[in-house]
Amino acid sequence: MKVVCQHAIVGRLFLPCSISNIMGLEQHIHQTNFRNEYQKVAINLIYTYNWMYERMKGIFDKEDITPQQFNILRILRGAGKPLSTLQIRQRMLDKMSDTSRIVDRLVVKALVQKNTCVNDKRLVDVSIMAAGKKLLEKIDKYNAEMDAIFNNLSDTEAKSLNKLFDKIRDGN
Amino acid sequence: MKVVCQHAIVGRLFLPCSISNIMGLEQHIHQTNFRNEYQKVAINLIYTYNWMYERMKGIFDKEDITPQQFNILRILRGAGKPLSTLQIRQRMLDKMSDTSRIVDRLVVKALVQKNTCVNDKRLVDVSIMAAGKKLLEKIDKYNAEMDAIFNNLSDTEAKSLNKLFDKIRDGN
DNA sequence: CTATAATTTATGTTTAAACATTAATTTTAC
DNA sequence: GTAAAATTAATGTTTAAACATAAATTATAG
Repeated sequence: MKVVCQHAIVGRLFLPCSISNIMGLEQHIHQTNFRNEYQKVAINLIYTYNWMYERMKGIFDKEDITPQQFNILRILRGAGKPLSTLQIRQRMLDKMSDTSRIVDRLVVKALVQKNTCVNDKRLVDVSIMAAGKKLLEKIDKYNAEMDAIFNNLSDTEAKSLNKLFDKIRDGN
Repeated sequence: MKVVCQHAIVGRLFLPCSISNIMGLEQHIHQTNFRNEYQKVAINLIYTYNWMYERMKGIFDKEDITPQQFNILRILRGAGKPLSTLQIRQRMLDKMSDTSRIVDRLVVKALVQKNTCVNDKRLVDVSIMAAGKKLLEKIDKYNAEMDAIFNNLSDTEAKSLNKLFDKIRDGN
């Protein structure tokens, strides 16, 4: 579940993000009936996303890290070598994310290092430091807790859900 | 689909909203295999949420309004009477959203009005103005476009999806 | 080789989330 | 009735999204 970490809460997205400034589904149900089943999917998607995000964030808060900062750390560990700001951003898949500034916050926390690339002085090699690796290992221990967020679903139900998710975005 | 509007993008929610600083599912699939089906649900939830959010935001951008600002306008129209900042926030269901400041931005745009409540001077009556109602009517016309985001699903599939969403959060 | 284009990072701005704190007002407990 | 508690809105701070622009460097075209 570490993946959830790669959020943007939410800002945006709705954001989220807030990731979470969304009306509760119950409240919606209470309030009005839905225009159709698709509108309900939209609301349920927002609401469930925020519901999950809150739980994920609770886990990250324990280690004093934001989901975005975690995501960058995870990408750097996964790469196994220094990455440029652009490479990090591409792996985050957010077109215009504030990678520079998030990396700078990780530098302040001494979790990553920045060095100008010798072959191309435009680039900055960002590498994870020992403290960053240690933090990630600590967070790895919450994997079971993160998976448990979806414990209400059976494995079969989770599979069905994943198929439906894929179908929504199919061909887009 | 107007409901989607009530997001937080994002913020960031994840977010944001983003809400959209999340790795793409394809990229994840390409990169590693999942720990289990639950981890895949988490990633799919984030990814699909951001996918939808981008499309919704495209619609709101046409009318130069943010999802959060739209959400407050919608709540005020739905109430049919002035609401206090707290009442608005409760209907947004986000515990600590920045309702004051979002309302102030709507005041600057002359879409809503603020008046100190006569019965309780602590309260502020926020009411939607004519320009705000006109804007909402304009946005109502995008409902079909918003529903079309989920056109890849049949009605039956949308119903299954909604049941699974509800089950995830069941008893929590 | 030099001028132009492209690339990359850094920085600026607005909006907002998520926290905390303060100030004004009202409620309550004595 | 007054002091303490509670409520509400406003404001402050950090983080980040989503845009834009600038500055440094490299690549390309002539």
